[in-house]
Amino acid sequence: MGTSKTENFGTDLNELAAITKALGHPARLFILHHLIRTKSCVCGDIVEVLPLAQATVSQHLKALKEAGLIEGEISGTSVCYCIHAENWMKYSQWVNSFFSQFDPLSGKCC
Amino acid sequence: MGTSKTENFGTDLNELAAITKALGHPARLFILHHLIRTKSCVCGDIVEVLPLAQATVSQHLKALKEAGLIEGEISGTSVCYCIHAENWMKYSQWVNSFFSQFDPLSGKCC
DNA sequence: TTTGTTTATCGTATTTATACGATAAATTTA
DNA sequence: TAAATTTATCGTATAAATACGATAAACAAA
Repeated sequence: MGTSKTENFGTDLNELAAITKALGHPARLFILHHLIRTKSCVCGDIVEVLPLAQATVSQHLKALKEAGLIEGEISGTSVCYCIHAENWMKYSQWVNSFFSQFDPLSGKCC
Repeated sequence: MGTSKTENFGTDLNELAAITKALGHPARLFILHHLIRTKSCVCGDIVEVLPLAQATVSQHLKALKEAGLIEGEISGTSVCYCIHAENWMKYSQWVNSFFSQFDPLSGKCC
């Protein structure tokens, strides 16, 4: 991509965009959904469930981790990834607030 | 980017990812916020408010339109962009449902 | 120690995204 | 009709994202 001029839109929108960007790929949504729905949070288990190479899954996990959506805990040779509960609720609120700004009853603008 | 294997994750996650992807850029969030907060929905007004070239803004508007987040109505030589009310509420629900799948009281998985 | 297991990272090829200037297309105005 | 206005699109340069194989790193097990 080109240089996204992220410095010009305010901190709030930049942070929100970082979250929605991390959510903007089906594989990452699938991983999150998997972590929530099942108890298999070990990296290897996730790799088995996805039609992607281990390296690719690891990259997606890294992206989710950097966005604060998940956290990883090392357990021997394996790593257990979980939803970052605190951030999850915070982000949920942020996204919900963004959508809620719009009032559907306000009528069309033009 | 590489070929995102979007064919393997189910229709729902693909559709949701398309929406969050469109929301994954601060300029586009800014545009949406602007459309909601002000009454200036004309393309030219948006260009003036953003630190981006007209062509770039037009591209972002196209992305938002293709995602179904906004709709454009031609009015003379100018175009008025508005939030797509129906889709907006639907998408809001989708995103909210996705976040709500996680129960913060369920405890850590490991 | 040696071997095996698991995950992260490196290197890299490819595709997409972002951005801009220039220009086309459509409508308004003079 | 001619000129001005507004927006979309084209062409293009650059950067980031996606994906993979190969390999390193860390730990467990033999």
